[in-house]
Amino acid sequence: MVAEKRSVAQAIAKYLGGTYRLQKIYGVATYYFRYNGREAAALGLSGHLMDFDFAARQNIWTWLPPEELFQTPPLLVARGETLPYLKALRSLAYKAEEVYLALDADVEGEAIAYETALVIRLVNRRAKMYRVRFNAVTYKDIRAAFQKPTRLDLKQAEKVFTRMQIDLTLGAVFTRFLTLTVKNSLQKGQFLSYGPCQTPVLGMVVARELERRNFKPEKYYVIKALVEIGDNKIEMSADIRFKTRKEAEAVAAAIRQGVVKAAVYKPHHVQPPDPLDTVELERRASRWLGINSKKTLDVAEELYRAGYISYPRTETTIYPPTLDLREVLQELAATEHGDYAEELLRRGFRPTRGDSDDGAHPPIYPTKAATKSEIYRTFGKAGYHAWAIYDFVVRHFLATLSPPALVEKQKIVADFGKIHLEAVGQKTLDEGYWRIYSWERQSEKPLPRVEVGDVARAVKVEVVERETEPPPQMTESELLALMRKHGIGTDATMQDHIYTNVKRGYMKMQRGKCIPTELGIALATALFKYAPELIEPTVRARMEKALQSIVKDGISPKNLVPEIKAEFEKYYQALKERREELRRALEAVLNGKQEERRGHS
DNA sequence: GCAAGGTC
Repeated sequence: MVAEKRSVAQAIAKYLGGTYRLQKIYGVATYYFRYNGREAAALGLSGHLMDFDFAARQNIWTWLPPEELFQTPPLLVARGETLPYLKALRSLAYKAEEVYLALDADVEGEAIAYETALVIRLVNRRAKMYRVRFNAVTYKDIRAAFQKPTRLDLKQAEKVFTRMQIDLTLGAVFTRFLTLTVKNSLQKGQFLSYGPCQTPVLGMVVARELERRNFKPEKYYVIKALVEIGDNKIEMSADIRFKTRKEAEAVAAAIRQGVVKAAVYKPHHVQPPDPLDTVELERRASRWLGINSKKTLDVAEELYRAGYISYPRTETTIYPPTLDLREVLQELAATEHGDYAEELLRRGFRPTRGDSDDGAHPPIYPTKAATKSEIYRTFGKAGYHAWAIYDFVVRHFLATLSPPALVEKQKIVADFGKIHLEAVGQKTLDEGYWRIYSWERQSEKPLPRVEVGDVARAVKVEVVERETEPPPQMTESELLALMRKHGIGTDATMQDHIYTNVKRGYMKMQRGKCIPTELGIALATALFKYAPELIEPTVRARMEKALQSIVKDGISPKNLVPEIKAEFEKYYQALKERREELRRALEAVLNGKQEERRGHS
C-alpha cells in the first residue's frame, strides 16, 4: 500500500490494521499490519518519484542554441533524492501479491501512482495493481476506498507528464535565451528566468507599478457640511465630485435649510468566514499577522507534522461529513479558547460552507489542542510564528462554527433643494464570531435617530479640495487572489511563484507589499512589448485548458505537445528578432546596478 | 544554472 506521504501511510495502517509495527526500510518508514487475514505493509512516499530532465549534452547552455530544446523532449528520470524510496519500494514489491496505489485523489496523485507502478513493474510483473481513492484520511473513507479498489486513470497521469514536459521545455528555452542575451552583464551564478507561472506573476506586479508611475493625479472638490437635525449635529457630505472649486462653491452657497428625505436603520448579518484553505490562510496571515505566504506555508507544514493542524495544502472549503466537528471542539477545550469552544458545544453550532472540494484534503483545522507555552516549547526559535499561525487556525475554525455578527446599517439623506447630503453609520448589535475573530471586527460609527420630515439646518458648509489617487501598491494578499482567479499555480505552489521572483531579483516584498525592482520592470516591459503572450496573466489558464483536454476529450499528448511548442516557437522568434533592443533594455539596468554597487563599496 | 508540481 503506497501513499503520497508518511502520515497517510500511517493512517492506512491504523484504520485497516488497528495495530501496526513500524520498521524503517532504507530509512523509509514502513507500517506492517494484518488486513483481511494477510500481511500488509504501507509506506509513504515524499511526492513525485520521477522528474523530467534533458540529456546531459543538452545541458551545456553555451553549446546548444536554446531553440534546439523545442526539438527533443526531456526524459522521465528518477530523482536523485528519491533513491531510498525507490529501494524501499523495490524490496517490498518484490514479494507482493497485490499492490494498492493509495496516492492522493487528485491528478498529481494519479501521476505519482503511475510512477510507482513503473518502479514496481521492474521487479514484479505478476502483482495485481489497484488504485484506491479516498477524499479524507478518516476511518470511514479509507476503509470504504479499500473495499472498492479501482484502476489507474492513465489520462490524468498523462496530463501531468505533459505539463511537466512543456513547463521544463518552455522554462529552459526562454531562461537560457534571456540569460545568454545579457551574459556579459550578469554576476557569476546569476541568470534570468522565465516560467509560465512566475512570469505572469511578475507581469501583474509590474503592470500595477507602471499604472502607478504613469498616474496623473487630478484635483476635485467635494462639499462637506455640519448639519443640525433636532438636537443632533451630524457630519454630512455630497456624493458628487466637482471639477472646479467655483462650481462646488456655487452649490455650497445654496445649502441652508433642508429636510430629511430618508432615515434608514437596517439590521444586517455579517457572516463568518468559510472553512480555511491554503490560499486564504496565506492571504489572511499576510494581511493580519504580517507573515508572508512562504513563511506561513513553511510554519503550517511544521505544525502539521507535529500533529497540531490538518494537512495545510488544500483547496477544500467544505468540512467533510466524516469529520466530527463536535470532537474537534471537545479537543479545543484544553486551549486558551476552551471557554469559547465549550460555549459553542453548549449552545449548538452550524458550520459555514464554501464551494470547493479538491477531492483529496479537508479544510485546514486544528487536530490537537495546545497552549501558547506548549507551542513555544515545541518549536523553540520558531515559536513566535508557530503560535501565531496555530492560534489563527484555531480561531478561524471556531469562527466557522460561530453565529454571524449583527450590525445596524444606518443612512440619513437630507434634501437641500439643489443637492442631497448624506451620512452613513453603523452600530454593532451582536458581536457574534468577531469575539473570536477580531480581525474582521468592523468599527462602529453610529448615527443618531432622526426621522423622515425632520428639519435639517446646515450649520457649517465647506468645500474641500481632494486629489485622485493612483491605485495602491499590489499587496501579497491581492496578488494571491489574482493568481487564484487566473489559475496560476496551485494551492501548494502559489507562494513559490512569488518567491521565485524575489530570488531572481525581479521583485521585493516589503510589509506585505510586492515591489518590482528595476530589473523586474525592464524584463516585464520588454516581454509586454515583444512577446506579450509570455507574460499576460491568461497564458497559464489557456495552457491548463489545453492540458485538461487530454483528460476530458481524450486528446493525445502526441498531438498536443507539438501544437503548444509550435505556438511558443513563434513567440521565441518574435523575441529573437528584437534581441538587440532586449539586450539594451536589460543591460541598462544590470550595468547601472553594478555601478551603484561599486559606488557603495 | 532552466519550470512547476508533489513532499519533508
